[in-house]
Amino acid sequence: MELREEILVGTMRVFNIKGLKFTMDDLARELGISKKTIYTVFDNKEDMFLALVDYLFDGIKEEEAKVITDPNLSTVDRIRKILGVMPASYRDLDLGQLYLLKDKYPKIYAKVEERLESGWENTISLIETGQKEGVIRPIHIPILKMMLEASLEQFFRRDILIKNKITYQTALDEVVGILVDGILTGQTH
Amino acid sequence: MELREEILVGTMRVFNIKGLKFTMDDLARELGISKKTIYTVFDNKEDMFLALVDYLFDGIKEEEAKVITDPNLSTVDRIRKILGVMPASYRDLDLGQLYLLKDKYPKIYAKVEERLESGWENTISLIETGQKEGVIRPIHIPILKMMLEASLEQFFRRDILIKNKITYQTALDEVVGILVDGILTGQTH
DNA sequence: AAGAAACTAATTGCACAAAAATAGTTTCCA
DNA sequence: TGGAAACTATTTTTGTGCAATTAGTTTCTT
Repeated sequence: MELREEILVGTMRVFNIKGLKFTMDDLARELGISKKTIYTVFDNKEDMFLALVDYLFDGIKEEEAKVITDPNLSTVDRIRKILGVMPASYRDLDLGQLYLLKDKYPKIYAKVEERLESGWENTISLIETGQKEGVIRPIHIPILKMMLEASLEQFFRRDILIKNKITYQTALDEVVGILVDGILTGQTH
Repeated sequence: MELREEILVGTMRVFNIKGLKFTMDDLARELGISKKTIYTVFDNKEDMFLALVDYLFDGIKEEEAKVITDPNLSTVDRIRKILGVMPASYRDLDLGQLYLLKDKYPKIYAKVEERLESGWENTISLIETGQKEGVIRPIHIPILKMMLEASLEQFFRRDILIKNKITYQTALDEVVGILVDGILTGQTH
């Protein structure tokens, strides 16, 4: 793995441990390299953060592309899978936490918002396809979107999963399952 | 309406206008009575708040009882209706806002938490009945609970409804619709 | 009995300064 | 070339005194 990517992955780790208040010294220590080396790759902390956001979302887009182009899947299967792609990446980095950067790093916040928003384009067009095919009910897509996003947030904010001894993957599958079955028309059963 | 109830209802109004930082002077002005009169009914602000929480949740319990005892409803119909009862009361008072009282009024916060938690007893036992009847899938109930609660929070936190020109009732119906259909077994279709 | 208004003790918000932490640079060394 | 550590300018945090606000009480009035 190239240095640039190692730094980004290390940033995720240190972000998940220390929260958004990690220092560049923390990161250097975590990576076992000196700050000097970090600054040979990135001009400053903000640029590094921005690169991290792109890195994360590019990974998501890649996974989505796989789902969309897989010829063996029906539209409903595609929706079921694609609804799990972005949430799965939450395991690497709690994107919701990035919202807390609003004040200190408005640029990063804006980028996260923009990419979270545009990240739904593929999903939305899949759902619209499903609606045209008649397999998906005519629901308000923003509400569905909100339900998924809100549920994910809760996984991290509260300790529901721990309390109920449910793994993240199980919970995610169940949420997606409920949502997908909830938007199907009867005819597929 | 008796004085006690008038004060509680007035507190809701003033709470919704001024937020949780309303003063007792605000409340007295809103009610058109003097603080003295308020203090003849309640010993202090905290007690009044606690009484308000009980008042609200007792109202919810009452509505729930109607749904549960209605002999004309199937279990699924009951679930569909009961899932709308608590959310409907959010229109009177944003219970989510009460969470912000955590620091200043920990007692009230604890009471809200406790009643929000125990407020699910009826719903949970209905869902369990549905599962025994075989009309509801064997899902993790805490996850369903979390999905509904998280969605409601979002209605207030973000301006999704306004942006998409959806009324609260429409959105609520849609959320409940998706959740209920999402937990049904196939056999009811 | 209840409202209006004044009153007080306590709490809160705020300005501002001192102290601590940190981003980014530089020096030295292997 | 890159790590360790020292360094500095800036930012963030913390503490404090002062002014404003407010919960709860009291007094006076109708």
